[in-house]
Amino acid sequence: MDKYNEPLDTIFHALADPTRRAVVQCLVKGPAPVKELAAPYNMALPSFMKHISVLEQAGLIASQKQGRVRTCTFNPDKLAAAEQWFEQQRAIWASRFDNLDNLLTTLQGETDET
Amino acid sequence: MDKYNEPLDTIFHALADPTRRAVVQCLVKGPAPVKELAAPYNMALPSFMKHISVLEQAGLIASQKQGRVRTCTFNPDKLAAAEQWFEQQRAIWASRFDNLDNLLTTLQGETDET
DNA sequence: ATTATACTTATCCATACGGCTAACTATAAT
DNA sequence: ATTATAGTTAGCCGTATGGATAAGTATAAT
Repeated sequence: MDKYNEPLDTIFHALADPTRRAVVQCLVKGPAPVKELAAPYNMALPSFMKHISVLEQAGLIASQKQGRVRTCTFNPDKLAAAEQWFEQQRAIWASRFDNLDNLLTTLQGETDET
Repeated sequence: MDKYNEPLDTIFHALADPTRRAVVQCLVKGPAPVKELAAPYNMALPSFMKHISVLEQAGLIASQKQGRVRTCTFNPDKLAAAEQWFEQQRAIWASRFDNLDNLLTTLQGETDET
């Protein structure tokens, strides 16, 4: 059964790793070649390349080879897609008190809310 | 080596699964018992409970047992923490053109930007 | 007192993940 | 022409993940 069929699956999975988040955090500042991105990590290149592939397949970054150097660039679209999901949840959460029934039900369990 | 030491690791990993995202999406509307949350999924209860545990250990939800029923509630703090990471990246990405050097460097590769 | 409900605990299983090394390819650099 | 650089390809390995079943526990319902 095809896991990661939904885009959000791949995106969140890609971001669930500290190395990969750091790579994104580096690429939002501007494009960079793989070698440069890999430098800070005490990791074999093939291992690092897997992270790059995961990010690329998630659509969070793109890459192109020129000569023997592969340069990676950040792609803002997919990050925005993930952010949207958060906004959705926050919107629903914020609208909890829209009707009185919800309010009363909720207040039975909690007293400290923003 | 302790993976998932950083909160964001656990949070994003928790959200990388469609079932777990759906549970969150359900709980933002209000608290619900495990049985009710599990109903839509054709999944054995122990399997489903694992998802609940993952969400709870990530801090995205909380749960308490009353009688034989365990009721789950959404916790907005951790979701906000994750959202912050996105905002950070977006901020850095938006400030790419702050100095001319970056602008010129970047324009070499791209021509269509928002 | 018995039975049904709502989990819980304990295993088990196949696959995915994150790391590695070794060997290969292709492009600079000398 | 040789050598160094920057990836790439192909395996291997231990652990984690997402699912399952089977049996147990504690609480409500009858």
